Amino acid sequence: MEMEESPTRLRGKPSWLISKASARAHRLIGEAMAAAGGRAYHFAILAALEEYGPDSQVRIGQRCGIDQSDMHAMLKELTEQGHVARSPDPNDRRRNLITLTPVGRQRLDELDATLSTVQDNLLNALSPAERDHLTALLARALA
Amino acid sequence: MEMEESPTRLRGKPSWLISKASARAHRLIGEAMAAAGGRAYHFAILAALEEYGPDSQVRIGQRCGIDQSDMHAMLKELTEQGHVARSPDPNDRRRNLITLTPVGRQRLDELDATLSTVQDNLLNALSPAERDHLTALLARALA
DNA sequence: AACCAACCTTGGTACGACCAAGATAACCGG
DNA sequence: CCGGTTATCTTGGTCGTACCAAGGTTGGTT
Repeated sequence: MEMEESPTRLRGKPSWLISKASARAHRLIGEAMAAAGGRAYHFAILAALEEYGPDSQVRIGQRCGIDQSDMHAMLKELTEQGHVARSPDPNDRRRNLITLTPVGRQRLDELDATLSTVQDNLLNALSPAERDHLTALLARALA
Repeated sequence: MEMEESPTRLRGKPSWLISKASARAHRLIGEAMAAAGGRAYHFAILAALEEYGPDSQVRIGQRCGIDQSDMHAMLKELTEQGHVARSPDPNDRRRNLITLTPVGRQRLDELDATLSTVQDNLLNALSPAERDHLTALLARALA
């Protein structure tokens, strides 16, 4: 991400900056997660399960902003890794009830720690207060 | 981008917010650009040419953070549209000298206007001052 | 019972980011 | 001036994210 002398018109467009920041974050996360054998989506799903309890695939997807199709693939990986269990919902046999396993609960903290160091890496040019401010602004923009 | 009740752990990770903001921006830009028959990369390349003058492919790519391979494809599109001209550099026959055509100069303003309205759409929850702040923070983080 | 809606599954598309190898041309040390 | 190294462009791929559409099953509604 050199961009020593990027065009002024570009630097003025928030969407461009966001896109480039996202690409950089994606790269860092990809490396960190590859080392841990996971993905960013795994963390999101595990976090949703921990906070809201067992749920159906679509609802987890809605909470995390993940498409149904992609949820399916992610859950396949997570079940294979034993971090999540898929069982038919007795109350509604259309649904798969996704539950967090004890190992998955542990995995969540592991991925959280990994991602936290990535944040430091990504935002090392900003002070803690500035990072909070950035986070707040982005959260408001997405709300 | 519902995410009514996204997990707290997720909302606290700047990289997640950046990624989601980028996805949303990508979507809006995709729609706007499809209507205009262009891409975000086109704007970046044209902007670089306007600001720094004719140059080789790789240097433009470095300025914009675009890979060589992708530059090749984008320039193919831009030449076909007549917004850019590719000619061998007489001083260095390895290079293609990329120059902005008059039509391309016009196209740049057109795409700039399109992208500006996308910014408004993307950040309509933020005040102008907040948008500037966000832009500044992102620029610093990427520098 | 019939129709519609919700959920999961499957399989596809598009695009951005990236990587590797080959061809050609320039440069530079000997 | 020759040979090796570097730079540029081209080509052709991979990977991951974000989508979209269709089909099958189950649940709910009328």
